[in-house]
Amino acid sequence: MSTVKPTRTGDRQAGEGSPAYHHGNLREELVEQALKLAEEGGLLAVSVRAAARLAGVSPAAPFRHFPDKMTLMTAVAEEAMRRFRAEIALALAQEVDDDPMLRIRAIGRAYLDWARRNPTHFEIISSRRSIDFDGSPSLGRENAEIQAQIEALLLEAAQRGLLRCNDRHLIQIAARALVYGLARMLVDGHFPSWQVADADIEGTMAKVLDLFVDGLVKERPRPEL
Amino acid sequence: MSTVKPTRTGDRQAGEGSPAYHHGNLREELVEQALKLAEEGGLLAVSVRAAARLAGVSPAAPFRHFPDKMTLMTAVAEEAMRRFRAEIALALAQEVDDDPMLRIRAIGRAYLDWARRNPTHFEIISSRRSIDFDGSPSLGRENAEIQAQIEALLLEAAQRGLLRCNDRHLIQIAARALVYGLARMLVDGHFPSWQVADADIEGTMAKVLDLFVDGLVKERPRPEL
DNA sequence: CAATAAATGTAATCAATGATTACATGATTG
DNA sequence: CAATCATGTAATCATTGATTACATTTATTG
Repeated sequence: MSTVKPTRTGDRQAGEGSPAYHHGNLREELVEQALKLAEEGGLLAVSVRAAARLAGVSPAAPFRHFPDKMTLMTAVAEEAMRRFRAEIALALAQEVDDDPMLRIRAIGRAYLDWARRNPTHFEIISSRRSIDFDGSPSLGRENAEIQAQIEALLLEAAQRGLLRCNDRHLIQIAARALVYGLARMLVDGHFPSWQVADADIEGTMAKVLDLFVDGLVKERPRPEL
Repeated sequence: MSTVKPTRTGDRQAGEGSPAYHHGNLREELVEQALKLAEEGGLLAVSVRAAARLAGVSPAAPFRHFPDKMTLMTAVAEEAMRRFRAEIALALAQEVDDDPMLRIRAIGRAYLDWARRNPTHFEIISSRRSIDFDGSPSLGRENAEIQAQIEALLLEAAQRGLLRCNDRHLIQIAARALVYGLARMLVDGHFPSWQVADADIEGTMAKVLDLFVDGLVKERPRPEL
């Protein structure tokens, strides 16, 4: 409509000022704009057409790169998961203590922190009915890598005789259920019912995580707090 | 809710064969049909128009009873929550043991069982961004009643010296986070990533719940298992 | 009991969205 | 250069939430 149609495709340098008939990088930009829409307006604000609008292309253009909306959302989830995973890896790398349970706690904190700061992105990677999780090698791999790290830490904890329960797989599911539940309670808006003010959510989550981890270890009470 | 107040529009007995201009009970039937749509086709299958179709009225008719879709979904959530709460109350009434932690475990099992058997209904009462939770006294009341029951049980457990941690409110949030996380993992389709077959989900959830409750109590290991 | 008001339903219509099809344009390459 | 493929547009469709004007049934009341 309003926009001129400069018939030059190239020159899409960093400036990205001049739209051309061929966008040059539409696929990635659609994912980026969808992430922005999610961040700013929640899941309901994410539509194929809105992403196309932001990218400056026609409503039909996205379907050249994604057969349907679910495939686009899967690509969005892949990028979100990449960031999620990177932040967890960073937190683990920054945890100096080598106590495996403390390292697991550090993962949990990073998990919760990311979810709190990126609620809609967390929602996107979590609702595996709205994305093709099984069809995405990247999603499966990154998810498995997080699980593998916790698994290794639990094995080490068991070898050090820290664990009260022998079924490590069960512990792992319980741990995931706890942090997932906390993150979901946040995303789904449950904390107001629990008299937890917004400012206290971070601290409450941390304390709940500590309570849970304490329940896993054998005897030694945690030194601090 | 069984009793229909027959406003005598048109002989809508059990046969319900003769549609009349005035339905007579449209509000409740819309809620019922929406619940059925959710049960059979998931959240995506629930639309105002589909409910109207099933009720045999025009697409605009529902808007005489609900100002918008969210209000309808809130009414749906109220009915689902009523059933959810009733089942939890029943399970608690049927738990003979008076050990407060076992009674809490019974609530958790009923919670998980209902969510497993009614995943979309659970999703509806859980996603408080898609319903007007704060605007519904019924939703708030029933939710608060469940919390109050657990609170009382935790108080009793504390008085009996069963609890390892003094902060009961924190324990309560942790407990809710755990069962909510498990239920959400189920609803959101996470269990396949955990090598938990569908048939094992019920047992896995029960074991995770036990693991968590065991982590809360002071010393006494559970007798069974 | 009839007139009138209120409640409740319908028809028509609108805007937004996901999706498809036919066509246009630009890029790639033999 | 010309053929071919990738990538964009325009036009269109069905579905959905929502609104408005109108119709019909029920309730109220003089």
